[in-house]
Amino acid sequence: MLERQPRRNTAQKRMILRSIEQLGCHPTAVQIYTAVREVLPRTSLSTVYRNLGILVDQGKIKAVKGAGSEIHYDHNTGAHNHIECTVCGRVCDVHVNPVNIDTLNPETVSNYVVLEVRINILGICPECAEQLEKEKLQ
Amino acid sequence: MLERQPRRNTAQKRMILRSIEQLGCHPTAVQIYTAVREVLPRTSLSTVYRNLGILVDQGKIKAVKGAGSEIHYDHNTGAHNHIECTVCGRVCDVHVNPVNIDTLNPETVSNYVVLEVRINILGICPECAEQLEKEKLQ
DNA sequence: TTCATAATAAGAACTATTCCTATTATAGAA
DNA sequence: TTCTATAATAGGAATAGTTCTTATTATGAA
Repeated sequence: MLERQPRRNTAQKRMILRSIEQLGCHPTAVQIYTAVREVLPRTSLSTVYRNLGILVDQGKIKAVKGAGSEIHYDHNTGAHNHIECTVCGRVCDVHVNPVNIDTLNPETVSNYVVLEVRINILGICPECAEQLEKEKLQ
Repeated sequence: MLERQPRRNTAQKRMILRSIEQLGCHPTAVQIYTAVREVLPRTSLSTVYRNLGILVDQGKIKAVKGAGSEIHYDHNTGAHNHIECTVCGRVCDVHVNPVNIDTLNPETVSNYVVLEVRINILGICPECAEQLEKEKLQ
């Protein structure tokens, strides 16, 4: 959490952050790795993972877990919610009314100290819904 | 999803389901494995995983993903929400008002076909909060 | 320009889960 | 009850995603 080490500004770190911003819809480590390697072809997957960890620690990106086993990375660090396509697995931002933590009754939340309320919507994205419709007609 | 094969009623399968019910707070596969082995000491982890998959397919239990990397298993198959302790990792049921899918505006959910809305609360359970308080005083 | 060391590439190690296969034991038939 | 086909098992190998290790490279302060 606390930041003390000097951090060098490397080409890989810059490209990793830029890729997350440009890819949109919360890419996975491998998707970021693939994008970064188009510009810096010798970049290793471990460098991607290490920098993703640093960027999360610095609060510059957020790690998002979906229904699948991969971690997705999000450059929007504000409070917001996610929608995930159960067919293609993509994770995107979605704007439903957030739950205000202060309105939660301590007893209904089992006397926990509430830190965060996450709303995750599962559904089928328009592209996958269209594709499924086509397949059904055949 | 659809069930056609005959299913044998084995001691392992019965103990796995009973362990999930008795352990409470959504145990992981290894926690279930440990509990089952106290009664059936030769049970293997692959048997636990295979039966968990069958029980999920049959709709008898639900798989729940938390902030950690392990999958948790829940014998409450109705619609409800979860609260997770960020210190000890335990996942439990919690009763906050569920979001009614029909009230979601198609545009706000990016024109997805919405299947499910999951609310996950992250916090610190009373036991861990107390422990942290003790450590602070030392 | 030099130099200490942060960051890197490459791949080994790790963790949770799934898959494979010879063996065991369930449940329907005799 | 005994027999038998095969579903389910134990044990361990394989896999996927992530983290760790180490020799090498390159950043940035002096």
